[in-house]
Amino acid sequence: MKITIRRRDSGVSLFHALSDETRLEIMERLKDGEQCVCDLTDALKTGQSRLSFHLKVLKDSGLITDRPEGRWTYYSLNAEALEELEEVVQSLQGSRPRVGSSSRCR
Amino acid sequence: MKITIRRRDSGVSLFHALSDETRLEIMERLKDGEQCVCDLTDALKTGQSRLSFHLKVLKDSGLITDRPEGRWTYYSLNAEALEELEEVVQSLQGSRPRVGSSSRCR
DNA sequence: GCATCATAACAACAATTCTTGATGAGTCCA
DNA sequence: TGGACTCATCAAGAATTGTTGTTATGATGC
Repeated sequence: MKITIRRRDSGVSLFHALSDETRLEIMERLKDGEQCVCDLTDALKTGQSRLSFHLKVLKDSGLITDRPEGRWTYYSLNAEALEELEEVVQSLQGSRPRVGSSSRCR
Repeated sequence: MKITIRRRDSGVSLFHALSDETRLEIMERLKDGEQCVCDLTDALKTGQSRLSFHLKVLKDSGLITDRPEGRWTYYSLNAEALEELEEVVQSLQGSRPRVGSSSRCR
């Protein structure tokens, strides 16, 4: 019995992690597969420490994972977190707005 | 031919709008249908000006729309923006990581 | 008109997040 | 062992975002 209780903060941390241009760009890059920091530094044309900061935010949110190997660290997307993200988004749409339920203010 | 060119900031503003507990709570409330500010103020037990601020962020992102009527303003979810959000999320998952494509750092 | 209510907008301050440069911990190889 | 390299972390300041109290606007009803 998996104890993977999905007790998140209902998605806030996922949304926050994606609420930045640079981080979204990183995600975009990782769609093509695992990348090491040096690749990303080149691709995004940005400072190493800045990139490292954003990678940490993404990693902390669970959206990406790292795999240190020798002196390199490879990052890749975490499918599980992306699924969770999709669930949250679907829960936002997946509802029939009760017609005529407009609360009446008097 | 619709000119609805979806030229957004690739989702950053959508994610940003949802990256806050209060705003996510607002979205949650609006799933049940249109609500006026007074309802939300009661429900979220928060100050009017704070709520107004967050409603504006959500509105600016396009996730919700407002409908002023008399002295009340009713807010509701914008299905179109939610769809767009889902598309962005799906584009993040919907990709087969090129196996063995791990860039090799030398 | 005048008082009252719902809400938006503003201003000042607080809190958080981002950037940049410096430092340090591991790794690799001669 | 020492130097070059990759990357994480930290500190300080800049920038952005959120909060709170106050004021402005427009609707309602006497």
